Amino acid sequence: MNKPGLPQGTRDFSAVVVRKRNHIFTTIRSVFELYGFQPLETPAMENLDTLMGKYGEEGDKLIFKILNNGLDNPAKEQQAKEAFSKILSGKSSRDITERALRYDLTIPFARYVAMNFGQLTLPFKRYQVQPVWRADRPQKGRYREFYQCDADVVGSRSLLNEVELAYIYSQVFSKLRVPVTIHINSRKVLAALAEICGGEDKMMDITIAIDKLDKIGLEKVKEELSGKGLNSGQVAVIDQYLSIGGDETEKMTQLKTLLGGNASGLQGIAEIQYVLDRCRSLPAGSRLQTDFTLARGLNYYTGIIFEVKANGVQMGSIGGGGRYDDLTGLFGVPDVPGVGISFGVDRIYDVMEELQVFPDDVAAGTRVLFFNLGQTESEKAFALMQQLREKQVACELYHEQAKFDKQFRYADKKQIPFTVIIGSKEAENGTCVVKNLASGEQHTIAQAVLPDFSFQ
RNA sequence: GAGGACGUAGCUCAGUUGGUUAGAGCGACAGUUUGUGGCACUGUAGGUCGGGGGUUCGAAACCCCUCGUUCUCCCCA
Repeated sequence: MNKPGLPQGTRDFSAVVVRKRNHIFTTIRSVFELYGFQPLETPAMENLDTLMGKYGEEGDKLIFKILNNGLDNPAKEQQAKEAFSKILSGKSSRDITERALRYDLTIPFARYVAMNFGQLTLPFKRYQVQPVWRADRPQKGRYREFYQCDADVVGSRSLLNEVELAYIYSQVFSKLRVPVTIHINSRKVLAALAEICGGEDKMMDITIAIDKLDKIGLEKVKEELSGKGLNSGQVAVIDQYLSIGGDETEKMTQLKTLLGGNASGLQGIAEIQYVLDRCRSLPAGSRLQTDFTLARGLNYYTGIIFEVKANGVQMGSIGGGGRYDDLTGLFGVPDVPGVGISFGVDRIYDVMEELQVFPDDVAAGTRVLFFNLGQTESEKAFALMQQLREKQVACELYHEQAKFDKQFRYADKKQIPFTVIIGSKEAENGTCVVKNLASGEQHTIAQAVLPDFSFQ
């Protein structure tokens, strides 16, 4: 017998972890609902065509493909062999694989919007909390199966959406008791910078280089830019751009000086200013600030971009998002703009562990353990237990008659805070003993009033 | 896709230049005379030393291959 194991990069979640994760999920969901977003769920698998070509060349390689069934059908042996040789030469073949696990939630959402465009009330606001799969090599904080929590608005160009999304971030993290800073920038500002420094076609290179700033440092970024063909004057402009500092007013002034001559730049600056002005009263614990070094790796963003970092914790971003144009164009429905955000649950979990901000009652399981002290005793206990369950109190009856020692230890191990003891004496005179395991206090009360006992 | 580190009991790990029957702590289970737990004491179970091959009189240890885990880079959440 081989030892059982898990596929690389996947995890089991035990009770305590599931409860803590659910606390994060339900908090996020409740805030999404509060802002008028509706839930959407899509299948774990999509047609391969839907996913291929949407995430760049690297992304295609990281999609988990599903082997077709029936490949062993003798009648189709020749076809299967030809298809497989196509696979060997690096192309995918519909005769071998025509479905794949979803890689993110955005493309399935775009597919859904395109398929149902006629029926949707615009602007369409949906949220989605589901696992996604990537055939990436796992490493610290990175898995092959992980959850994404996305909220998107499509069919609206209004910047009010950006403002609301910033408030959602703020409200969620306030509820989770995680102090955060929401960084914002605009792809239009970055586009303007690219136009000034070597043209639009350099935008990708510049974006990627800037995105690495906090990882590799200013000098390395400049080196990388020179390597991509920017001359020293152009690198100097980017150096100047990355050095913008001071309070928000000063930063915006410097940005205007640098990029104000560019139409795209002006627009980006105006949009950032709008969001800044309308996010003055974010819930306590979070702040919004411009960060012109923010770039975001994904290339479909076109307007405001966000990234959220926990204050005082050494950890990458715990959320990100931004505005995109024409997400559904790939699926035949052009001109549908949108803006969305995403929460990184696994990192949020780690941050909350580090800050120790999970509420104590998150781990609450069984509240009361009924001792099993014999046939007739346990029958009484069972009947009483059912009454408590009716009152929404989580109970268990010990599974067999056993010594006190054993039953107490079971309660200890499962961190059950109360026991109810009904032995022969109690069974006879209609009472029961309620014991608080933490304090050791115990009371004898009538069985009739047990259902009204508050196990606090 | 490239490169490092590590695989010994359920868990965390010892294990001397290669040398008897591979150990500890924690955990599990049982007991310390069946109505009050956490402690303590005693005992029991649990290992093809990741797998395969090689070197050797002798391998957990040395060599090769393989599988797995983990970390870094690329990319991302």
